[in-house]
Amino acid sequence: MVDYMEYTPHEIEPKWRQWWQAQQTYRVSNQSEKPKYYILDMFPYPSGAGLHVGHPLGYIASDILARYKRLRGFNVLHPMGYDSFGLPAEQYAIQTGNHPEVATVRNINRYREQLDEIGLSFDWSREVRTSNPAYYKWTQWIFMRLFEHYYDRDANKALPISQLVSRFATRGNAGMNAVCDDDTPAFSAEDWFAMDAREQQQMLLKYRLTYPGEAYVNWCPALGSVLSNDEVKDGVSERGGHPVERKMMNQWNMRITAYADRLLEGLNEIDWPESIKEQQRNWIGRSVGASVRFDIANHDARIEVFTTRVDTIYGVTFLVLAPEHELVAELTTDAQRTDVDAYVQWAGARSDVERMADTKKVTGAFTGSYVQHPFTGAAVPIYIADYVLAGYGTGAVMGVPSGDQRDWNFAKHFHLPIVPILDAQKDLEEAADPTKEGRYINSGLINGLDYAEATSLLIGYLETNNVGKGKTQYKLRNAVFSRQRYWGEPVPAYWHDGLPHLIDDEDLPLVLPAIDKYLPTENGEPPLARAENWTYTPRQTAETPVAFASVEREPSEIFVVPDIAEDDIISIPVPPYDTVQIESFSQDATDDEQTQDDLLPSHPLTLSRPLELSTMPGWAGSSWYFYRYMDPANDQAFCSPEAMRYWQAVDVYLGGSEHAVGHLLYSRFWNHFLYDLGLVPEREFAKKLINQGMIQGRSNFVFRAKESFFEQYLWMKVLQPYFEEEGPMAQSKSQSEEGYKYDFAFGANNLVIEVTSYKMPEKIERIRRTAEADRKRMLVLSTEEITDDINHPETIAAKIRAALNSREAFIVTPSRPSCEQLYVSQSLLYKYNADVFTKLHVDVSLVENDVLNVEKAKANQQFDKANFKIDPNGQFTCSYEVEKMSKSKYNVVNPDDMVREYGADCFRMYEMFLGPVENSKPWSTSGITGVSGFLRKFWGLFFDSAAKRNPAAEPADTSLFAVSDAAPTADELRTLHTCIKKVTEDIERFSMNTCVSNFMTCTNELRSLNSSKRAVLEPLVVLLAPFAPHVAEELWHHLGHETTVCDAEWPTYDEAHLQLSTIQYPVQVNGKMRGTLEVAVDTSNADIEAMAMAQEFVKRSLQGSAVKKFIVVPGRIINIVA
RNA sequence: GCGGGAGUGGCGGAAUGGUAGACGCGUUGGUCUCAAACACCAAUAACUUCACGGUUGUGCGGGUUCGAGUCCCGCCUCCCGCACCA
Repeated sequence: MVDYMEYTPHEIEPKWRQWWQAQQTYRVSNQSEKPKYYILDMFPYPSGAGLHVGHPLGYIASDILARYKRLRGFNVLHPMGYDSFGLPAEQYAIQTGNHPEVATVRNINRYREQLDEIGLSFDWSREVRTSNPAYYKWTQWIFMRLFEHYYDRDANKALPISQLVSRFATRGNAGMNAVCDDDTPAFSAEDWFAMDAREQQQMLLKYRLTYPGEAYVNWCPALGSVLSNDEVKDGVSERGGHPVERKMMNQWNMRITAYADRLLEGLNEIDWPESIKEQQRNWIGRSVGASVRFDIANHDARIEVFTTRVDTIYGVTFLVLAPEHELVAELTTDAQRTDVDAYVQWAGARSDVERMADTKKVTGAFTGSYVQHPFTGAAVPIYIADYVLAGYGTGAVMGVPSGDQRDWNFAKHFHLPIVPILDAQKDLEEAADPTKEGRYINSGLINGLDYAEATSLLIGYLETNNVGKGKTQYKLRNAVFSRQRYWGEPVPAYWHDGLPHLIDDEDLPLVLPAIDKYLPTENGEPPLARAENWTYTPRQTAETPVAFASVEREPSEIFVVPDIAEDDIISIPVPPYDTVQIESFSQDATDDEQTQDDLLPSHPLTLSRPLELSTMPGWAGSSWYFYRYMDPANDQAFCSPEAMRYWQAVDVYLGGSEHAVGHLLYSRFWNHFLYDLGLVPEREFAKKLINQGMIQGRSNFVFRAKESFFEQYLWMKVLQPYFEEEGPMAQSKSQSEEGYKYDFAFGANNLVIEVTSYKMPEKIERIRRTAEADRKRMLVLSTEEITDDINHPETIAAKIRAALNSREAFIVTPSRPSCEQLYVSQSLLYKYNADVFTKLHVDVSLVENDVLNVEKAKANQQFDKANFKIDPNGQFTCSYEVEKMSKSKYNVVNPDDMVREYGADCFRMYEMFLGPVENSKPWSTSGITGVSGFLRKFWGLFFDSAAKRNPAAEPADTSLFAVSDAAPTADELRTLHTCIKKVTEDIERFSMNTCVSNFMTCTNELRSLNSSKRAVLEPLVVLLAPFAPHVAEELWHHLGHETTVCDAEWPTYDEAHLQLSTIQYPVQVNGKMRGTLEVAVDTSNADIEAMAMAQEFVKRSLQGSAVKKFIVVPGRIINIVA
């Protein structure tokens, strides 16, 4: 036992954590007189790597806010849970044969330990896990409600399918403004009754908000599953980087497009970062324009195009269809058939990457057919080209070469006429001019008009003559909702008669079945097909009785709707799927609900049906979890209306920006839907969103070029040469005037160069021009040169050396060297690099001073497995790059070590001190000593530090707790109140880094004042409590309190204590700082002027000039204008 | 190409239109020590001056203002997102 108190985080921190737990300090009640505050972190996917130092950044920031709000008298909901369905656990299961839950639970336990260690104030009694059946019961429940509703544009909300049925029965779908599939035909009430039950249900599928349907989907063969658009980046899967192909499949979909406008409008009412809103707007991609129909000469069909520039219609000189367009084959004349077929085939074989790569090259083919211009009647040739995308609009565009550069390029290439349409257009021989200025020429109806006049006139004309209409087009696609995986929520639907049916609400949750292997079956079905008895026996279902023998399907046909002969169907009207009675917020939400039970009989059945085999995607469970925290144990509803009435919506939501168009858009979609049903209180679930920055790690790696790389282009730039060392593996680093770092080396068999950028050819052209503008010369080594030289590295070395000596950058465009000979280090290649390099990440422990320990690496088998060629000298210099922390990059830093070494409080404050929460920054521990020192100094204010210097002089039996009850001085009070003011204001604007600075400043001042008075220190402990809760709790109890500091009262500052008796005025002469002047607070301006003019430095600066103006900004500054 | 954001010491970063660089790291010098570490004290934008001081400084060029890192106009660069989206 020491005889004075030392700051020992390792002792006090666990002690208080246990105490908080025993006291249930963080338990939150749904009943309170206090105002509520809901602060939410995006819950993590519990990965096997555990929590790294990047995760807690947001958790700590939100924890500080939560603790602060609590001290300000709010009842704060601050929960945490796990997004525990996901791919890694499933892959682990495939490898080990263990149930994915095993790995999931283990990872969750590890996360929990780590989270606890940081002292976060989560109410763990409210924990949610998306993979828990009691939770996913409600995910399934929401899915079923989506199935039971359609979107009505006139009501501007989701309505029950039953209403649609009534409507169809009275007026058909004519004149109806409901969101449905594009190919939905118009029909009358008579038509509706003429349909048999199955046809009616299939029609309804075109309207339901979730539905199975044929569509082009992103199919990833490596993952054996489909992916949604936001899960695909640059043509490969976001997870794993596997190739993705477009494939027509029958899958469950979410009709998110129904909410496109509302999701767009909703952005205006929420306080989210502009970049996120922009990304969502971009993703939704609304563009307003017109659709125009072109009649095909000598053919019945018509081609519809979408355009945002209908005013340019008179400039149309050709039409272009996507090669996949359904009319291509029909329209192609015999004379053109060879050309067109070849082109279609060629275009189909091109990958997305290739297509994006050369957008400059004009390709296409003439079909031989013509359309009639709707205004002039002129014959307009129809082409096909792959710059027109099949997936956007109608897959056809009108070519206006005078106003659109792509059309212009196309016209030039195929020698098509270019017609100017505006008098303000520039020379159209050089380029297209997309201007909207000026008056129209060569434009029939609209000659002489301006843009606005022309547009409205033309749209009016299109509509009255029935050749088109004003139209709004979206980029947003309906979201594919099926995943062919095991570890996800089973879709609560079964199949019968080629139609999906919902299981009964009472049978929820539909729990994942036990299976022997977590792989797809041999004939390619999802893993759920392995389950025995994966069938459902409807309770009192109203499904159509049919002759079962004919529709019992092989499992492999599950995703296809089979054709069923009419004879097989006993035709009776089918009731809609029941709507459940739900307690509702708004009265009108239930008003129009009605079931059709009275119209349509139901037939009890006891036969089992095959259940849906696919599961839901990862984003299903995370699209509504914020409500579950409010009422986590409820088994009657996903959340009780009472709980929602109290907590409303999330006040502050914190998480990474990588979810901008995934989770954050889907959640908003589901929330809008639930709002329409009156099930949730607010349109938008999160009022304010804060994106925490990513904490990146340092990755060591080497690159290995793939064969295909050498057909591509490489741009290398070395800015300042160093040739001090010329050993077999010389390496040097430096900093050039421009501030670039580089390193390169020549080896007997190796050439290592820093690659600064890699671009496509046309990009290189641009870069070359930039470089020339910078007056830097560049050396281009031709393909031939490199090919010749690649087997003689010393020759290349000489060339490069010559280039470097003259400070030239250079471009290398090798065509076919042997790839082992070119190692490329530290590169910025990302966009295209999946095709170009294999990036071999190297474990940190294998690298010392940037040099790879090859022996260890071999022992570790890190390179054997990558078939990496090791430098013969046994040394290899590793480059590094700052990138995302990830297990696969061997660059994860866990918070555990930090907590062990410095304590949780120090770790918390250090993470905050790194900079604004929103900023991304590489992890570095330099600077943590500053925070550590601060905590010890702060602690030292409470204890007599003399004892530390000279323990012998102190009595052995005193604890030397040295806080006095004496009255504080004005200086002490000013220090305290300044700190209160700044910390309070800074937390409110979420500026945690400056809060920490303020604490440091305050502590330093108190130390120099030699202050240790209760009246000052006690409020400071409360201020510090959100940031460093453990030490605050310890000191709080030292100060004699028995209850937790978490329930203390946040101190308020008093302006009076901030006042000084004198003011130091900065004095400027002609706007330049010349000195300072100290005056009493109540000095009049005239006196200040007299005093200022008497100052030596003022006289000197004025140099005798007459003063024109004397400005005093009270309390701020003095400026003398001469 | 379109959209969003940002450019401030050696570094992370501070600055309601009012002394640019708070706070911390790093560096340098000092105290303590046999010594080292820790700790403590001091200095630290650049240039210039023996010094007092002076000059220049928030990506570049203009402007508004008594006064601009901050506001306005025109550029440059970097990062992020989207991208033959008609």
